[in-house]
Amino acid sequence: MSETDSCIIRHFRHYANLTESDEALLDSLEREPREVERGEALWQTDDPAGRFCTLSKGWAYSFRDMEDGSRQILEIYLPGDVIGLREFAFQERLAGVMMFDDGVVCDFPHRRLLEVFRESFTLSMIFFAVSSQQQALLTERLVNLARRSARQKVAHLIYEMYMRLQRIMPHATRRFRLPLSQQQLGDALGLTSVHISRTLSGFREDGLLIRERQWVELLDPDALAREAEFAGRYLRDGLGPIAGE
Amino acid sequence: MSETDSCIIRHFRHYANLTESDEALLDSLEREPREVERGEALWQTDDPAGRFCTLSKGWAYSFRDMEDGSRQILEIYLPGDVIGLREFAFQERLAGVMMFDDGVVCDFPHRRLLEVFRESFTLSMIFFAVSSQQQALLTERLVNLARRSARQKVAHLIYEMYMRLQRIMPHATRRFRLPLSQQQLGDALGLTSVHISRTLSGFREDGLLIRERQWVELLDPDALAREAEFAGRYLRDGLGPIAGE
DNA sequence: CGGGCGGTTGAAGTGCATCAACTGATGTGG
DNA sequence: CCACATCAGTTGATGCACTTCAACCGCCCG
Repeated sequence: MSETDSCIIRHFRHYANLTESDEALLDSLEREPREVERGEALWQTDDPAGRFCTLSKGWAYSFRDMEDGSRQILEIYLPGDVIGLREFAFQERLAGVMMFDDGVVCDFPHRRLLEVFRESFTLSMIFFAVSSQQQALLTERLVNLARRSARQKVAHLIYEMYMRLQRIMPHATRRFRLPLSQQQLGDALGLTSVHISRTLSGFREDGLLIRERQWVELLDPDALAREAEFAGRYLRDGLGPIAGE
Repeated sequence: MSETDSCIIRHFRHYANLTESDEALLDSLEREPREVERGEALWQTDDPAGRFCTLSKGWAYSFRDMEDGSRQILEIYLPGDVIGLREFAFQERLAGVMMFDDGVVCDFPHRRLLEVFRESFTLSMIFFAVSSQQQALLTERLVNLARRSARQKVAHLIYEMYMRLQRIMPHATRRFRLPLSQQQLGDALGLTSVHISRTLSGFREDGLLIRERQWVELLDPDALAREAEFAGRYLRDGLGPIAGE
């Protein structure tokens, strides 16, 4: 049934072999797909938190609005990602979630995850691993924000998206869609949109990449990775030996 | 047996009621305590990752060393915290871990966690919740680093430690030990130790707090929280209704 | 055709870094 | 018990990466 596989099943197969019943269980989490459009909020900070969400199609992001009116983008979600894991231990949302563009999501209540825990040991582990991996992504973003120059920040974000797209798309190319405005890039990196503009112009002049509308073309991916001090291990590893159990 | 309870049991009771067998299972994770001293590394980046670690005594931190020789401190661990959850999905360490001061840790291999998953549904949930909560802490740190001024960063870190200490110590006071040098505070906040010094002097002049050796005294905790735009929900919530299942 | 949003470009300001000299505690060996 | 070395912290002068403010442009959409 490989043509009809949902994103999340393909994603989870990175970690371990799934039995048929595992796949059926996962499939049942995506029973009620819902179309959402660009700019739509899946939820806001402080909303009651009782469900997760899998992203089947489109790009999304979690964010926090600051007192001064600025916005910090925390995470960028791609198809196959599970949204809302962070709030499993909380009654209310710690951050809002919005769509970068049109897409499809599937909600399921926390309770369903507990059923999964009860019924499948493999899936329990995988969910735990996915949570770990999101933590690793956050960690990398933290290093990026705390320690790098604007050029490095932008280079790192773009290269990370390039790598993540390669994971989920069989034939990703050096030219890909990146549906973030310069304002949103700034919100993700703690920079102003003005400075994003200047930085991207710099990259173009240096022959590193070309940004046009919602598209990016990497002219020299390796140089970009070097510029960003990109160490991609946090994206690569799977469960490894444990998966055999 | 409340006097002999280990840190981790007390910590986990925040989330749900533990049965005797749950407690015995947890206790078995702390069977081999090991003394570690100030500055000792529990592991380094790229070491093979096959075990977790509970911190029974002392303060620890995870960090990443950058190419330019600077160091970013990612997380600060207090007694009762579980270290290394992030690398459950990885073969190698993504960050080093070091002790701020002398302490005691207990190692256990990933395999033991899987046994816990198999044997206790409650503990599975709690470990998942702990992982979520660490993610929430990381998120808050990210916002802090990306969006706030040096004054706010320092204020936020100190106030967060104040809150976390209150959680784990019955009688925490406004004056508490904070075993980080100004260099290390800088490493955690992406600032130079020089600027940390100036910022702390500023707080002293403003009557907010006094820093002396390894100690901090909060003269006006509320003002400090306001200065930091501290919103502490990410520390407070437990599992809530789910715990009843 | 007009209005608005996303992006570009320039000039001026600033928060923090950098460099460097100095102080005061702590520890060590003669 | 003092001379000396070391390390954490303080303070001042200078520099710069990024911000802020503002004007302007081009594209898309009603």
